[in-house]
Amino acid sequence: MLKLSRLTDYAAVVMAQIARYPEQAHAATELADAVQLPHPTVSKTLKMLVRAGLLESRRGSLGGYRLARPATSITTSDIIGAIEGPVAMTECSHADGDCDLVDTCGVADNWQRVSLAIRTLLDSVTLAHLAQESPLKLPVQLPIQSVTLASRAEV
Amino acid sequence: MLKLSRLTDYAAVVMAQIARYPEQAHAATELADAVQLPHPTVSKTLKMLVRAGLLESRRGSLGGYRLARPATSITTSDIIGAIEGPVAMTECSHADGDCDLVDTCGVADNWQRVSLAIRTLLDSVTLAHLAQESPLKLPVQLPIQSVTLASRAEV
DNA sequence: TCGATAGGGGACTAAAATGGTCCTCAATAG
DNA sequence: CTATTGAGGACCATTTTAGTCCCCTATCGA
Ligand code: SF4
Ligand code: SF4
Repeated sequence: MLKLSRLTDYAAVVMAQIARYPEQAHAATELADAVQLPHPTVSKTLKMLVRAGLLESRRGSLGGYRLARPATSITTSDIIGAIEGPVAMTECSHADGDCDLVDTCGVADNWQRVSLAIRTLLDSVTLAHLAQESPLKLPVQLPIQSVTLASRAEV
Repeated sequence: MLKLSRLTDYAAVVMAQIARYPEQAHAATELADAVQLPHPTVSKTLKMLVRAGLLESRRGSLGGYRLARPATSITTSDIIGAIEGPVAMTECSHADGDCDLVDTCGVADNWQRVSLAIRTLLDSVTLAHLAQESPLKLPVQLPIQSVTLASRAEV
């Protein structure tokens, strides 16, 4: 299904929640409660987000989590990357990829382009966009670049 | 990593291989040999592709597989859909989705739009594109539509 | 009609990824 | 000093994925 892992989804939900009140620090318990998810699980994703540099944490009483950067400069690929690793559709689309077929499969190059296109798209959607609560009607256009695919004239 | 399952990748490789010689029927054994993958596995993916209506099969001697439609009207989402089911980033992005948080998570709507954008992108890449053998540098731009995050589409 | 060739269906297993829990340690405020 | 809150990591159950195998059916041509 080409789908996000559930944890990644949680991460997005939690990040959005934080983004809506960026000034305050949010305790894991509080967040877990707000999004109706088990505390340990939320806690785990929060830790991952911190490690990826998307959140800052503060221990002790009055501690909690807050955004490391403004919501407008955190992208969905950042979030996905924090939980699942870099966005890459095929084995050969990321740095550590190691596929035996890379020389013979004949599609590696093009998959990589597609992968890049998706990454670009996800880069253009920020946490600020995600956190918009209601289905806004305002047509905020995301500039999704055309991505060059190797192609022959016939297209 | 938001990545395709390995079988999906195989499916693409095999489809591309068939697409390069669309006139002949290709036996599973032949294909397995061509792409250097174990025969039973290739066979399995071929069956899935047939069931999804992307390939036609013919039994008996002189039988084999061939494309059910021209390569230009088979898209990458078709292929992904055949193996993994419809492209959907989040649980709530596809028909049978069932997520308890849908009313409270606050990001469902926007994830669905992102998901739609990706689906659109994958729809615009055809098997004919994928099958191009060499990494052509010719910058033929694929018109990937800008997708508006906010516009309430006909989802 | 027979037999060789090729696909169809589906059961089965091994291995890996995922989701979720828990426990102990470290930092911080007051 | 102590209550609070995060860090880190071990651990387990479950699901998903990948891969294999067996037996059946269809088609062709001798
Ligand atoms: S595209 Fe070719 S090389 Fe890249 S992963 Fe799939 S098979 Fe391996
Ligand atoms: S986005 Fe909200 S509703 Fe959709 S799957 Fe994630 S949590 Fe459930």
